[in-house]
Amino acid sequence: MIAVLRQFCVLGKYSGKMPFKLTEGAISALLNGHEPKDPILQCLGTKSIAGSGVPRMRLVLSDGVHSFATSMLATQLNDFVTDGRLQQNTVFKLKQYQSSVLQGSKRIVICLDIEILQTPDEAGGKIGEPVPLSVAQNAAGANGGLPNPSKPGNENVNPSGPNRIPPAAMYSPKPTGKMPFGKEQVPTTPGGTQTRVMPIGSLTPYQNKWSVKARVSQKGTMREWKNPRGEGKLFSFTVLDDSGDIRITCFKEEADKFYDMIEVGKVFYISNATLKPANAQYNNTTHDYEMTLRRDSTVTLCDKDDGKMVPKIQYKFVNISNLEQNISGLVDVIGVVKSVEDLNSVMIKSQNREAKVRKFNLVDQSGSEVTVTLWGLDAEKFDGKEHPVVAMKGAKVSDFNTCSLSAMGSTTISMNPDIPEAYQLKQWYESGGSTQATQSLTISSGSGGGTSAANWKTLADIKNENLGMKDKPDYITAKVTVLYCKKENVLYKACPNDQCNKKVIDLEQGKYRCEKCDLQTDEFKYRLILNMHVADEYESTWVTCFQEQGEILLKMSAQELGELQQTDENAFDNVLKRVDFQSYFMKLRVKMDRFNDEDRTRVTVVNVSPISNVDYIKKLQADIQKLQVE
DNA sequence: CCCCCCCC
Repeated sequence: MIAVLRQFCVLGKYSGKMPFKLTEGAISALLNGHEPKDPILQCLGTKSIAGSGVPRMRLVLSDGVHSFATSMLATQLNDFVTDGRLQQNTVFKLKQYQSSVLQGSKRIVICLDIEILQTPDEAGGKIGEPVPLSVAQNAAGANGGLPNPSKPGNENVNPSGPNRIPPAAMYSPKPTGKMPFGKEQVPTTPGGTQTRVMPIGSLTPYQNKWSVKARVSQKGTMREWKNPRGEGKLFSFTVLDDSGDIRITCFKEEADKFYDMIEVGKVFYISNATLKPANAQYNNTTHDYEMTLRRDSTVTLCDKDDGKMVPKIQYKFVNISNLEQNISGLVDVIGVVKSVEDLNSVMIKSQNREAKVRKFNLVDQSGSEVTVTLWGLDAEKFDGKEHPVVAMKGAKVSDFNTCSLSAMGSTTISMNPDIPEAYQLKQWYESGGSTQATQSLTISSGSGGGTSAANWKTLADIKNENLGMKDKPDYITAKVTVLYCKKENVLYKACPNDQCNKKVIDLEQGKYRCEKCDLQTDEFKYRLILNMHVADEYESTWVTCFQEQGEILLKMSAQELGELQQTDENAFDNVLKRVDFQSYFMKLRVKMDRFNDEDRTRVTVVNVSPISNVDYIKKLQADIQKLQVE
């Protein structure tokens, strides 16, 4: 371990000066279906290929002996070209790639992960006199991967000659690279159709006859949609093989047809589907495309699946410290569970149903911490007490409380996964990580902050911008002054059960009944509902404020206030008067609802905090800056 | 053709 570290340091220290030796023979090996590890190559040129969607970058690669012109950069690496890090004569390490054969002869190498080692200047220009190769060589390796001089019709190929394309006769229709699930080769799909089984990673919309053999790694629920363009139902799932994963969606009839059949863990042959560019915002598979099943698509269970070849889920982990750069996107994260909350229930107002919810805090070696929210079954079955390593594929980054994570239906959660990152984290955690101070990205409103991601609005904006008219509520932050806090019906008697806040029925003689819990009791707890008239410089409105925020405003617990109401009406009144004409930052939930057949906009206080001059000045400065730009 | 993921 120490030796490895030392070596690493030496490389790091001298990396700018040491000449990097290109991995001679790597190109030939690639063309012959081998997959050399971490070859060091030189880029001889880049070319942007315009397409319908994101541009694709084509690269010419060299190992100093051979060059190779059909290589592409995975689109997520396009920045390397656009910002100039990767250009003609740049030397780099090809850390991850996908090599596959198209139309039976042409090999294409997709560069998935690269590390820049030298700029063109540091490399001193083009290294060696590489000869172009485009197809596999006979007896490659026997002569160091050079074109075989004994092959008839090949006598004139000069290894150091000008740019010559080897004649097509040199192509050897030998092994064509990695098939899905290792060496097990399945040349045709069941039913006798002559369809090639292709590696998932090599699929593009430009091939018309293909089939994949893939294991289902994730399945979403059936979902209905309705929008101005139409309505219907759909479900999505993810499949993978050794070469990568891809998201598949079925709509309407296809959704019904395939829904029961698709099960996580099972292996299927899939063919005749449409490929279209994947939208990275909603899709974080490794694939550039995603699949839609059609009427003529076939999905056939592979009954010869022995269960041995289980391709690993492919992750693109983001350090917790970098999550804020991915707000509202999907990410893969891995970390150790530092703490976990109990299972909770929340009411989803828009759907009028209850959902199970659980939060936990995840830490990693970046020294950062983030709060993760799990829903439904994920929340119920989650066991985080023993500080497991948790890997999540496709978690949603939210700006709630500045930055937090939420598991979605399509998020795959793996406990203590069998991957190197997990062992490394476990070791780090056990050898000091557990006691290391961590910086949480999730700044809960209770602990002072929480306004940095605030959606600042004025009360006039509620009407002007039609806030609260959508399916989901709008959350805004406003600086408001309380004009009046209503004294009537401020308190109610609620079920004493921890999880229940329902109003109890007074049965007289000190007996109470909770309909929800089916409980008769002689106890109750006080709960607060404050109705307040608030105003800013533009507008005034009535807002409702429940228990926790009410206690903050009144600086008194609901229980104390309830007792005060019984013993000293005057003092009770004075407590409520405390808030009149006071100013606060309020986070407000704005949502239209229907009450007695009348639409009205309900405004609820979800968070209240004292005016922070620092935050307010920041907000004003941002406003001024906006004015200057416009 | 979806792209919602809830609570605060």
